[in-house]
Amino acid sequence: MARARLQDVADRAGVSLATASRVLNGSARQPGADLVARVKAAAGELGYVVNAQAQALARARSGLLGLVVQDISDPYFSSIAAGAQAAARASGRLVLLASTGRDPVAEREAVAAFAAQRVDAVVVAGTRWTPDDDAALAAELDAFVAAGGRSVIVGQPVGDGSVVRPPNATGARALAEALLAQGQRRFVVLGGPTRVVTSRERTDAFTAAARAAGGEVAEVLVTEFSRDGGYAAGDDVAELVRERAAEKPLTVFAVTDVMAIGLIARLRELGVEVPRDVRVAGFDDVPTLRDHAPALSTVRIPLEEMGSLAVQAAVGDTAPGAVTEVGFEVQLRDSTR
Amino acid sequence: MARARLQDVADRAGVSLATASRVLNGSARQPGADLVARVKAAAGELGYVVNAQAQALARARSGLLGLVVQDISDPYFSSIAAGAQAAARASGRLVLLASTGRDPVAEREAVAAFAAQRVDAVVVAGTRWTPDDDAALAAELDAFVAAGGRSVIVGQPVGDGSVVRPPNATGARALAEALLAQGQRRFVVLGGPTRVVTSRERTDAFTAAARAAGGEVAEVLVTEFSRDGGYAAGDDVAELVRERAAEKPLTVFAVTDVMAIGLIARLRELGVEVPRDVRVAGFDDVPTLRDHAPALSTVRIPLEEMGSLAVQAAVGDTAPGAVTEVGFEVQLRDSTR
DNA sequence: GGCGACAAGGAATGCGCTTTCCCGCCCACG
DNA sequence: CGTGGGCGGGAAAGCGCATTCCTTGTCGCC
Repeated sequence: MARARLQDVADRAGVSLATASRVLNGSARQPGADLVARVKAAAGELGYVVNAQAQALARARSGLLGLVVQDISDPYFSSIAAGAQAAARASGRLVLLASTGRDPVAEREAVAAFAAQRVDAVVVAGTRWTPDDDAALAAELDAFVAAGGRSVIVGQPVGDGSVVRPPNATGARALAEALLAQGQRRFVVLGGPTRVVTSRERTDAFTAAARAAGGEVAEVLVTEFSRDGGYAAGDDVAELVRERAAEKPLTVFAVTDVMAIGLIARLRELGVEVPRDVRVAGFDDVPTLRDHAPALSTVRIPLEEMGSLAVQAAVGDTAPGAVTEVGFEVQLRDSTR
Repeated sequence: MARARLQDVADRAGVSLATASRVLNGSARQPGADLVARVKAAAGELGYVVNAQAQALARARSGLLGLVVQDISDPYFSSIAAGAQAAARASGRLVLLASTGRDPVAEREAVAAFAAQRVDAVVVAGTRWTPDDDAALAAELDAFVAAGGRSVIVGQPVGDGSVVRPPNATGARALAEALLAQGQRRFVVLGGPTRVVTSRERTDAFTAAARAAGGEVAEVLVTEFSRDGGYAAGDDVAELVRERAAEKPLTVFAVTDVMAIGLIARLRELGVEVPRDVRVAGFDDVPTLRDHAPALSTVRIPLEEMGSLAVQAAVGDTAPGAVTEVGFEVQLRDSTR
C-alpha cells in the first residue's frame, strides 16, 4: 500500500490541502471544529503519516540534532549520549548519531553529513587531537555555523560555537589536594599521548597542584589512552613500586577510570596489590565501574548532565560561543586508602 | 551567508540544473570532463552543501536508519549501537538514535517518529514487555513495514520483520552444563520480573538444563532487571548461603552481568565472599566489566556483531522475516572456581 | 553524401509539504 | 443601508533536488 499523502487526506475530508495541513501540523490558524474533525478522521482512516522530509524542506528546518562521539560503546560517551538524547527528546528533536572510532577523518565526515541533513545543531563530544585535525574540524564546524547552524563542543573548544567543558584542570587539582590531605606525597601520573588534550590537561593540573603542595611527581608515564594502555603500563608501575619499595608509598593517578582499571588488572596479575602496595586513582567516575573492587578513588563528573547541557546550548537561547564548565566531586574510596 | 543551492552552482558554472545534479550527486549519466570540472569548481567556490532532505524527497529514500534502544548508557545497548552504527556507515547511511528509558510508550513514539522521517529501516533492540505493549509496538512496526519500510528486532520477535536473536536459551543451557561439569549441583537463579522475556528465557533454560542433568535449582529469586536489582537481592542470597552453609556450596546464576555485579557488591558488604562462600555467574560478558575481581563467569554474546547483523538484515537483501541466532561462548572464570 | 543510432545537455515536471496571498462572507459600525 | 475589517477557506507559489523527456549535435555506416 502506497503511503497516503496529505493531499489524499484533504480529498477524503473534502477540504483543501491548506486546511488539512493546518489541522494536522500545528499552524497558527486553526480551522473550524467540524473541519478539524473531518480531517482528523480522514487521516486516521488512511493511516496518514506525515513526511518529515517534505516538512523540513518546506519549513527550512529539520528538527534534527547531530551528535558525534568518538566511541558510543565507551561508557564515557554513552553516558553523554544518554543525556543528550533525553534533552533532545524534551525539545522535540531527533538525534542523528555518529560514532567515529576516534578517527578524525570520520569525525569531519560526520559533521559534513549532518550539515547535508540540515540538522539544527551539531554536538561534538570527545577530546581533541593534533592541531591539524582540530583545524580541519574547526573549518567544517565554522562553515556549518556560518550557514546558519549551531555547534557545541563537549570538551576542548574548537572553532566558534559553544563549549561544555569537563572540569579537567580543576578536578585534577582538587584530586591532588585531597590525596595530599590524606598524607600522600609520592605520585606517578599515568597519561595518554600528550596530543590528547584531555589527558594533558589532567596530567598538568595534577602535577602542578601536587608539586605546589610539597608533593613529588616522580614520573609521568605515557601510554595508550584506553583500558589496554593502562594494562600495558602495569609492568612499569610494578617495577617502580618494587625498586622504591623502601620509600614512602606510591600513588598512581591514571587520567581516566578505564586506564586505572586496566592498570589495576595488570598489577593484580603481577602480584602487586592495590591499595596495599600502591594506590591508584582515576578520573570520570564511570557508573559501570562503581562496583569495582577495590573501589576506585576518582573525580566524578556529571556525564549525562554534560550531554544534556550541550543540547540545551545547541537548541536554546544561550548565546552562541558560551563556555559552560560543569561541576565535579572528588570521590576518595578504597583504592587510595 | 545563505546556503548555496544547486541552482546557484549551475548558474555559476554556466550549465543547467540537471547537469549540475548529474555531476555532484552520482547519476548514471556522467557529463563531459570540462563541464564536470566547471561544476566542481563552482561548487567549491560557493561552499555548496547538498540538501539531503530535498534529495530524499526527490529520490523517495532517505538514507536514514532508525535505531531504538532501551538505554544507550547501558553497556549492553551501547555495544549493540556501536555495531549498528559501524554497519550503517559502511552502507552509507546515517543512524537516528532513540533511547527510550525502557518506556514502551516512548518506544512506540520513536518508531512513529522514524516512520515520519521515512527511514529506510528501523532496528529495535531490547527485551519485550507485556503482551499489550508488545502488540502496540508490533502494530506500529507492521504499519511501517506495510508502507514499504523494513524492521529488524534484536531480541524477541515482535510483529513481522526480521529478528536477530541473542542465544538466551542455548547460552543459558550451555552455561548450566559447564557448571555441572565442574561438579556444581546446587543453584539459585536470580532473574528479573517474569514479564521480561530475556530474563525468562535465560531462567527457564538454565533451570531446565540444570535439573535435567541432576542439579538442583533451589530457588528462583525475582528482582529488578538491573544492577540495583542484583544489589538488592544480596541480602536474600547471603541468608540462603548462611542457612544452608552445611550443604554443598551454592552457585547463583544471575541472568545478566550487571545483576551479577550488583549482587557481588552487596555480598561483599555483607562479608560473603565470591567464590569462597558462594559462586556467581552472569550472562552477556559486558566488556567494561571484564576486569572485575573476581573475574565473572558468564556467557559471551557478540553484542557488536548483533548490532551489525541487524543493520545488515535491515538494509541488505536478506529475506524479510529471517531469524538469525548468533553464537555464544561460555566463559568460566574465577567467580565460579 | 544521407540516414539512423546514439550521446550529451537542457527544459520542465514532480516529490509532499508550508505559507502567502487572495477571495468571499459576515459582522459591526457609522 | 453602505462600508471597512476580520475571519475562514482555498489556490498557488515555492522549498531544493532528481529525473524524464526532448532537442541538438556527432559519428558510423551503407
